[in-house]
Amino acid sequence: MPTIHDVAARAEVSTATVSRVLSNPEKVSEATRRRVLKAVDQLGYSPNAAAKSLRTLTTRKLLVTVPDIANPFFSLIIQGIEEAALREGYSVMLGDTHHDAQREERYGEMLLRREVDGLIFLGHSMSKSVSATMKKNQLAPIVNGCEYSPNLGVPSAHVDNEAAAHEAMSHLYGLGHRNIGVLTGPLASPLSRDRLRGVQSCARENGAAKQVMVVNGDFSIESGIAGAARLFAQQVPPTAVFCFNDEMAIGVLDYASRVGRSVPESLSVIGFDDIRFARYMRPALTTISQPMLDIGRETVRLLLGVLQGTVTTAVSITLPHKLEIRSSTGAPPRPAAKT
Amino acid sequence: MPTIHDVAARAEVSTATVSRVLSNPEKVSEATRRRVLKAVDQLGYSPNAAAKSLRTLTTRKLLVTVPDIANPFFSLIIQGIEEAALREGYSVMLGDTHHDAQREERYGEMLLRREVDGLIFLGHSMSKSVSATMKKNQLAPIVNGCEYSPNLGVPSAHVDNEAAAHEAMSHLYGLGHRNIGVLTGPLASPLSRDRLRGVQSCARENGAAKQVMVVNGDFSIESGIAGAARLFAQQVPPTAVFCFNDEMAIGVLDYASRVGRSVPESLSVIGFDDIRFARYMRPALTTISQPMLDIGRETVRLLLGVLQGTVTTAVSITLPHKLEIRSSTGAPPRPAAKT
DNA sequence: TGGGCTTCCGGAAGCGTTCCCGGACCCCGC
DNA sequence: GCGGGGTCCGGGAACGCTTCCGGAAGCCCA
Repeated sequence: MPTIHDVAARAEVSTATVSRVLSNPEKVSEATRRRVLKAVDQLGYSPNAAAKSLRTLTTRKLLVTVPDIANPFFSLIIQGIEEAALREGYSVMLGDTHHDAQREERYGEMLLRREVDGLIFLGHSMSKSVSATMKKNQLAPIVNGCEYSPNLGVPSAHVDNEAAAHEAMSHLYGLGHRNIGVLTGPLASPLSRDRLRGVQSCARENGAAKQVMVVNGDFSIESGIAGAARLFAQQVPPTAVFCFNDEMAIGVLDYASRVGRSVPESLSVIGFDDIRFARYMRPALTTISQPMLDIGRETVRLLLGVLQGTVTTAVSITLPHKLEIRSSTGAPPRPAAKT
Repeated sequence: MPTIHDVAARAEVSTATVSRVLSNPEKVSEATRRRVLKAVDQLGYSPNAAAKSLRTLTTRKLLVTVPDIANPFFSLIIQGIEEAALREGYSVMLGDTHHDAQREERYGEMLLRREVDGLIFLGHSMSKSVSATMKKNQLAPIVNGCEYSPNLGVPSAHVDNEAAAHEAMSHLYGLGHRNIGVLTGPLASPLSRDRLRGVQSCARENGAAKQVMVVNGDFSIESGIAGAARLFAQQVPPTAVFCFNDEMAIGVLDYASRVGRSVPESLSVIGFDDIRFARYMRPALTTISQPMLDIGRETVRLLLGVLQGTVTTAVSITLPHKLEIRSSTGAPPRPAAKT
């Protein structure tokens, strides 16, 4: 593997010149530049990243941690991140935390070791120790995607979860539903709490605060199935259920079809995220769509901003969501049982 | 950010000793070790990755390139890779190539720059120049997942695509179908060609070689829809279609429901991969399941093998697949039109 | 012709590690 | 008491690059 010295020798220049040709071509004369480039080419030289990084204290790598990379919601965000990062000359490292604190720590450490220039974490949890160490005096190169938690003190890009949840519920009430089941994500996450707030305010406005039944899920299809089972076991089962993500909604759909409740005739289901498969469910899933690619792009814009010093406070970017009405929601089977 | 010198100073030892404590603790006395560890702790020191990498010529990073990270098939493989890599102390970098040669080149270069120790590429395409440069004399630290292409000369982990496709077709013929449509992936990939070979051999064995209608897709849902449209426009439309992945099958399902062909009564559909959503389609998708996590794990095992010199030839690991019969396949509507 | 400015290039330090080599010290047995 | 062996530790070079600084050369204009 050739080094810069080999190139310098072959081109009969100093290593300084080779370095210049490669990173500040305009500072070297046409003739030498050509000579150097030719040598680079002949030797198949490419600069050693570690040496460069050691010298410049920069890696041009971004770390993205995510609770579950197999979730299509996250993988689309990652795609947006990757695309935006590449465009700016950064490459991305990926960490799947499974919501495991130890893994979060481990990935967080990569920032301290300077293995990466910055960190984007999707979901709510991040390594405590790392953020503590980092933000000694100023904003650490850490941003969040999807959630908004002002007390974390990191910039983030996300939709207005409270408003979106309000909208989803409003759709259901508008259709005539009174007894609505809600399948949340883990309540540890601000995202779930924000959405729950939207749910409750909407319920109050519709004078139906008592009739919402809240069940906790964990965003998996399986927990959607389990949640549906719990909801349907109530003495007054809901005529509609609002799930905090599409996968749980898929679980509910599955459960409903297995127990013979047709959707939307006897049960309405609404999801959240609008993953790619939502519209291909039968019935097609009504859901709140999030601009995943944009969330991804926006997080890298923020991160590069703090890296360059143009972002100096924990700004929070709100991206637009949209209620996507498809076929899984409709009027309740008959006038609601109670007022 | 403290360096090894700071630690050495505080612990009143040399940097050599600090280094030893951190990587060969047994070579240093109990007392000093404790002193050093205490200093490390107090300073919050963590070794600079670039410096270490420069010195040791190793990064403990693996690069994974994938044609489309938003595809659940790939994201599960990636999850397997990430898990296995982490267990061995490696972290993973991710590159989404979109099948774009330029991007492939760019990611491939990371190997040359020694930004990563090895490369796992999913799908069929890899940077030519890179592989050329690398394998001067011995096996390059490059392995493949999903495909098997002996002429590439890299180790790989995959299912027996030919046999699996044969099995899928066999299932359809067994059900009584004669006119079968096949929706392939890009024929540039050996994977598609392997499966096509399985399709054709099975068709011949059933004396129906002439009745298979092959249409090319690109593994997207949209191309599944388009492919279905072409298939149904034939003068003798197929009574069953075999798609080379589940997403295209989902597209076919969608098209069928829109044109009022019920599945499986009037059309059978079979997919490939068994992505997580396949079983939640309505009707639930019959498909060939692949062990995605294992494919991922196996590729890192192979890669670490060549890194350690225990894998010295382009071995090819075949993992088991399984025909998953669900509700999207059934007998054809009536005795086939022609023999 | 000569002085100052610009352009282009080379020398060399330094980034933070690892690890080879050798020195100091201790212990033990003769 | 002394040599041999073992254990611990420190000095310092090396990894491959970037960049500061200064020198050489060329140019222009007075």
